[in-house]
Amino acid sequence: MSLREEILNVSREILIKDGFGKMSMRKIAGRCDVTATSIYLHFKNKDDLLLALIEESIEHLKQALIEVLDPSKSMIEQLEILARTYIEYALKHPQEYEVIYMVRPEEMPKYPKEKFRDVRSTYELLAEIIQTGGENESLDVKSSLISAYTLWAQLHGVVSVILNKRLDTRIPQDQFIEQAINHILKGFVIEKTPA
Amino acid sequence: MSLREEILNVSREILIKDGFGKMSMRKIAGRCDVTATSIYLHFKNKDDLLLALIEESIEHLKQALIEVLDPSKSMIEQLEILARTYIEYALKHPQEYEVIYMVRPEEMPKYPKEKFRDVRSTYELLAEIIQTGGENESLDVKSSLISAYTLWAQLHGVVSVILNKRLDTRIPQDQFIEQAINHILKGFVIEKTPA
DNA sequence: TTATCTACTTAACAGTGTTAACCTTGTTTA
DNA sequence: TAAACAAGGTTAACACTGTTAAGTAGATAA
Repeated sequence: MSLREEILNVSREILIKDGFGKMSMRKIAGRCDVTATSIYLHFKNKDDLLLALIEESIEHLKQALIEVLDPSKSMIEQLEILARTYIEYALKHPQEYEVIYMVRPEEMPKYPKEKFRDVRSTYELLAEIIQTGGENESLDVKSSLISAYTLWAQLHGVVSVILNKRLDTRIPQDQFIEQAINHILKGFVIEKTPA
Repeated sequence: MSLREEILNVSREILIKDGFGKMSMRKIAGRCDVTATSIYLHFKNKDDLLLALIEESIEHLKQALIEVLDPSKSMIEQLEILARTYIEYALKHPQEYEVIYMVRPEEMPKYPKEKFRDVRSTYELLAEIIQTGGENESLDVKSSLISAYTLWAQLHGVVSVILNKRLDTRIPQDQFIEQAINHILKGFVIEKTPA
């Protein structure tokens, strides 16, 4: 295994276990039996390393979603499955999920924006599904791309509230998730008989 | 003005202008013409100072929402206004908004959880409105508290995607917001004629 | 053999949060 | 009046942080 890979593995491990704050260059290097400066031979700086981790995390999430796709099902069913999978993945790998939203482009000015564009390819996956649904079934889809982002945003919101421990202790988490999914999906269904 | 207030003002200014990363104890102290250690006479540590800022930010957001309440309007109208106000506030004061979600309780173990409970009082404001709506009008409200959190989560998701610059450049921001609000509100309305 | 390239190291810079110990000042108490 | 005390600040230091410039050992190529 190359040192580059080892750095990625070790830093991911630290990041997931102890969070970003504890992920220091010297600590990573130490666990690779190497000096901190060696990391700079493989990554431009800490942001660069972080970005590599972000890309990996997004890829993992994307894979989790792709695995669950089933074109034989109706679009609304697929959306529900996607929603559940998204939330489930995020709650199962909270630290890894949060990496995705950890950094904003403007805070990494050194970084080419195209890197962040890759990140968006996952949205387009969603967009395709929604678009197809809009054509074939009764989904309320003005612009599939916007709808994809809307869905994504709402899912992220739900996850975010839970992960940030902002949920009231009186509310059972499962019930919250159920109701949220219910609400979110409802937004996509066309009312059969508009008043 | 007491030093404590001055510290709060200065650090908020730095936080809003340069972000959390640039907000260092020595920098804050310097602008107050004081040594860094003096801050520790008024705040337990940096987290404590941050928490004070979080509380202020939440209070601001809460005030913005309260100002816009209008019981003479229908509940669904009120929800729409609240949604718009929430998003508008967040986009107008992005740094301040993000402070609210910056820290998780578990990352501030020194901190009493009751502090974070205060934070939640704003949710309850929303919950009340939704509950009243559920009783009087056709709002789909199983549990008003859960509905409040669901609404909150979805709004935060929308804001989060925009602030994190994750929105596709092909999507006009206004259009995204409109569609998102549309989707979110739809989740609360009871279908008149269920199939 | 000499030169070059690769992968690493050492040493250092400038910055961070935080603490212990000290000093001044004004107020309270004997 | 003298002594004790507390409030609000200071200096110096510790143990970290990301990052860079310069140096070094070892393999490879001319």
